[in-house]
Amino acid sequence: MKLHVSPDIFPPRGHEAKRLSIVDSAAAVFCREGFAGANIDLIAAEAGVSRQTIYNHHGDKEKLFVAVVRDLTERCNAGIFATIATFPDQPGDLEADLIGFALRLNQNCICNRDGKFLRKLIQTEGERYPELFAEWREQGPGRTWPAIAARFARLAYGGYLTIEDPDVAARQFLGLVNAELQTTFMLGGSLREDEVLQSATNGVRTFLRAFGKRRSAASAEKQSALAGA
Amino acid sequence: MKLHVSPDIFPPRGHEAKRLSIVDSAAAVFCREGFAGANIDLIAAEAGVSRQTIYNHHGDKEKLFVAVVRDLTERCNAGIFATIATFPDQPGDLEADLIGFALRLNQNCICNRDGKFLRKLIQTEGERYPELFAEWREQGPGRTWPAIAARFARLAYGGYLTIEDPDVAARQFLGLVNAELQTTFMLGGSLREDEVLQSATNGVRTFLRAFGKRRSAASAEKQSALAGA
DNA sequence: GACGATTTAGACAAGAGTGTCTAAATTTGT
DNA sequence: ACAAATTTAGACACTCTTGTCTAAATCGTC
Repeated sequence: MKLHVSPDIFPPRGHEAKRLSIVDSAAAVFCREGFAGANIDLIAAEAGVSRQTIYNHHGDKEKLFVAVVRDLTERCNAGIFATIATFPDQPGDLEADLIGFALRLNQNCICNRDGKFLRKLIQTEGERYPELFAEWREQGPGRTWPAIAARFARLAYGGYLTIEDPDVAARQFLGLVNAELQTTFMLGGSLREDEVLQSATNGVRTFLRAFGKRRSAASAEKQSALAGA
Repeated sequence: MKLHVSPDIFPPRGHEAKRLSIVDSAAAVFCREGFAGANIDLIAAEAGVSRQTIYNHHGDKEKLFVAVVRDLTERCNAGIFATIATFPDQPGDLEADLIGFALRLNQNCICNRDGKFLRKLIQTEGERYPELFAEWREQGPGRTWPAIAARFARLAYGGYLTIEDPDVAARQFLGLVNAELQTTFMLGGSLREDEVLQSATNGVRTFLRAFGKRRSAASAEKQSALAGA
């Protein structure tokens, strides 16, 4: 296999910059090729670093892989919690606000580079490292789902929604909002922004039909006026 | 790596039986280890067959992989269409019938061995074989989604549902019905039957809150009586 | 500019996996 | 039971990869 690769601009400067570059490139290669197929030489080339440097930093392939997953989990979680902080607790236009939230969640946490990589690594190598991914499960869905559920409970308590089980509602919200992206997710492709918007819009509309308070005549009119989008 | 494996009972008898056994074992190993990590010797051992027989049948590793995916796609599609044929076109109890349908879909097509394997192969190796998986996309979601959408359109036309866009409704139905299984899906784990039932039940209830006709007092009563499940 | 730490290129041994080949054993059809 | 086809075990050449080692080059800092 030839290794003519264009590294990120030019060799990264500084110890920490190299560490970063290595983990980044390793994430990409582990995703593309799987753990077994990932080639340290290729990672080194893509990182713009010599192979020995990788061994200096991380010891061996397995430790490098663990570092990659830990890194991705951390960054993704940070992104998700930052986005949850923007949840519309006192919505003006509930539909528009929820669509905005769903959009931010998708664009910043699920469809971005880190999100795609983490998802793929979990899918492909999850069974090989049970403890590592149990950790992800606790730190990821185990913390983010309840956080989102709590926000929906608050909306229900505030009279904006009619919800029996906030945990179920939260999971269904996520399911609806991504309903039209599943196939693309599976193939790891990139999503156009308008596809994400479309799926979020359709998902939120259905969510509100199920859990929203009965609409007034005025908002029903507005709803159907917008329906052609 | 040691290869003391218990093959399926004892060496399979007959030419066709061997072919079957090879493809089956190959599917399992490709899923567990990824394409690069899959070991022909291991596949041979699990299939209860010598390595040379695999080369006699399939030529090389790549052709074997393609044969595996084609086989899985075909079997899964058959299962899905068989299940779609059981869609409740003239429902007695709409909620119960849709839950039953969702359950059959999940148990027979999505959570079964073939479904899990095919999903994982698409996720892990989809980008390596664009044409192969484009074919899957056309034959799979490209045919099954419209088929399901058509059934929902029929329900709407029959006055059982209020749906604007049957395609959207179909995708959302699938999203809702699997909303609670996503994490387990990602880690490739097996699902207990009651988890699948719970997710299907919750999903169908929400689906009907969004798209069902306004409930009569009687059915509203029944609904809330069942809500404690 | 000089010093210590880090990085680099390249060679290297060891191991693993693919795909081929052979001759012997086994199965299948008749 | 015989002949043809298939399967088997094992050896084999070849390639690729990991991880180590070395000596030279480069970097950061004073």
